[in-house]
Amino acid sequence: MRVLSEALALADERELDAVTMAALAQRLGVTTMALYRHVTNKADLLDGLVELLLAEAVQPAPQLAWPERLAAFATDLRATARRHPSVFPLLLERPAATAAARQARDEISLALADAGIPQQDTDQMQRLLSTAILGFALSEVAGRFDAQTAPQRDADFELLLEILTESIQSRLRA
Amino acid sequence: MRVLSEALALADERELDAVTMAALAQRLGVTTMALYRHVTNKADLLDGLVELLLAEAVQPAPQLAWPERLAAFATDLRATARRHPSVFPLLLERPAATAAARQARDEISLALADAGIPQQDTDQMQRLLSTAILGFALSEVAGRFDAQTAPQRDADFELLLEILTESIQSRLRA
DNA sequence: ACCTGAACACCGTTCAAGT
DNA sequence: ACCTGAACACCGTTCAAGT
Repeated sequence: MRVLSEALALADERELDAVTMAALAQRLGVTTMALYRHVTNKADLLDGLVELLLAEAVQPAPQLAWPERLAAFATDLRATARRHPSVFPLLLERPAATAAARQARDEISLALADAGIPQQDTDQMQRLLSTAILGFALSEVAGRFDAQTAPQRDADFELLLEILTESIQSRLRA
Repeated sequence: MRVLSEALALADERELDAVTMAALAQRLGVTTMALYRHVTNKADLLDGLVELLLAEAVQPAPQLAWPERLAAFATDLRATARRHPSVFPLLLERPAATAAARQARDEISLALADAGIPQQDTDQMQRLLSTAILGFALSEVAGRFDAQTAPQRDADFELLLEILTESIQSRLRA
């Protein structure tokens, strides 16, 4: 939907606070009130933005071994966060029960199943892994790691992946 | 400061959006404009709220073995999140360079040093651990785990601690 | 030192009316 | 079906003026 993609562009160019009904309408060359035909209210607009972000973040993954699949998922999510730093935080704050959110969970669960994690444990592990990855990506775009250099943040991300992979492997031996 | 503690109480009783300069002033029995004597603007007010939260979350820890010290830190942080669910998300979004933030980092670094992590690695590990714990606490209060029962979320939290502890131990053997 | 009145520019939202 | 004008209640903030 044009309204949503323009809202995302506006958020990227300025910041989330700049995404005002009036500013968005002006960008679309239309009056503020016209927006309420396409979106029921502002909360709905923000939900749409989150959905757009999720759809962009979760790529249909190719055939990969599970550690690479997990790394690809995390890398894609991190890249999306950096592309849309002002909208990304919304992702952690709005419980996503949408199709794209389910696809993200499935992607991790698939990696866990490939690794050989018992089916009764995959949901729990999936929640912990996705939370750790989301937390890292959010921290980075929110400026929590601004004291670190870019290469240092990359090294942190690599270590995160290493720890997550190890934690899966140790659950296989148990 | 009375202004900050009342703002926190207001956020707890209603929600963050309800913390408006007018509503806060009314609660203090004073006019809106009087607030600008105690706080330079609303952003400053929110920063003060974050600081208040951090101070509450980070308790001066007793003498504990490192796994218990780490667990105590995480448990305290999680409890603070649940006590102030609407303000807590701000903690991830405002890079905290304050005294309380430093104390939180030191608490984890101390546990890592006790565990025997080489000094050159503690900062990096500390960032990853605190990010995972913050991510969990934020997810929980933001409703990302609403599909899970309370006992299930508790079990998730225990597993998180277990994984983090394991990741420290595996770095000792390396 | 602390508080107030009046004023400003800007929010989101509704609703009847227009094409 | 889609857009607009006018209006509403509510934001944060400034500034001169009061005690």
